[in-house]
Amino acid sequence: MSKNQNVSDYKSTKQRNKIIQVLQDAKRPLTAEEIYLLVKDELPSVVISTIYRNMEALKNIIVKTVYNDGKARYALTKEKHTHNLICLKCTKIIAIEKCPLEALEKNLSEQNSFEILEHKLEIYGHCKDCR
Amino acid sequence: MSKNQNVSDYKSTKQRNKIIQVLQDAKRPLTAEEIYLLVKDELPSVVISTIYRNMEALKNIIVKTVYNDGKARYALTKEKHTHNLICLKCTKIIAIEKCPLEALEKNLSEQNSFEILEHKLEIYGHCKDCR
DNA sequence: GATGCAATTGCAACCCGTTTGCATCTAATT
DNA sequence: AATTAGATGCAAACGGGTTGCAATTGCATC
Repeated sequence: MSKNQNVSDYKSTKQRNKIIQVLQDAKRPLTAEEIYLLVKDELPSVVISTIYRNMEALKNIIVKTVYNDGKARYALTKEKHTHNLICLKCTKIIAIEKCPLEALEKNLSEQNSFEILEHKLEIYGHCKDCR
Repeated sequence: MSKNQNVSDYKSTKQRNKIIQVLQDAKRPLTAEEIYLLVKDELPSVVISTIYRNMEALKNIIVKTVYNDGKARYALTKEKHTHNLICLKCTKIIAIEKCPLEALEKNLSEQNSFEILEHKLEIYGHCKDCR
């Protein structure tokens, strides 16, 4: 049994460790397939359902966001969460470090009697190179 | 041929007209299936692919947003766009009329040399009744 | 009103991201 | 080393959305 009830008794497997490493190295949220391909470089026998099952198993430390293309992106939860500028031409993704909503959440929450737990913001447009 | 190249030569069909009416009456963005069921009340022979094809045909006047449940929601483009507070317990959706990003877009755009065309913001949490 | 024709629809099959059942394997404890 | 619950690989299934095709319909022209 684990000493820490939050960590639970999940096992440490090569697949899981590599998945976490891939997400740590990622500069932007990744799709399941992107994670799969990166993990496969090192563990060729991995299958994509292992990725999906780990996204579920690790959900406490992962944020999932479904983009308008219908594919989910996964990223490790960080102290400072980020949002993305997504280029509609080249699909480049640029992270914005400062969350523009931070300052507004309190008001929004009070005005609507709504307890805000999380939010999803993506901004679409054209990047410098594609304008 | 049409007199107006923007309006294009789309035909006015009962299905299309009813779809638009359903969206006009809607108080929140609807899924394809919700639209389908509402249209079906009046036009029982309609099929769901007709809904999807019309979402594509009408894309100039419709905003599509994929939520984290993997389903797209559709709403008519209005002068003032809205965002939603989405309750994670009862799935109630509360519209916020004032877009909290309006004021911030200009800065964001300049700081990142990014031409902002649209954005997607959804806020998740617990509504008054579910807290 | 009849004709021509492209847009639209209904239907069924398909696509693709994601999930699941099951047998096997493996990490972690004894 | 034996035990066993959790994890993995594999293949099949699921579900939202898309597409090919033949039949229908809106609409411009006669």
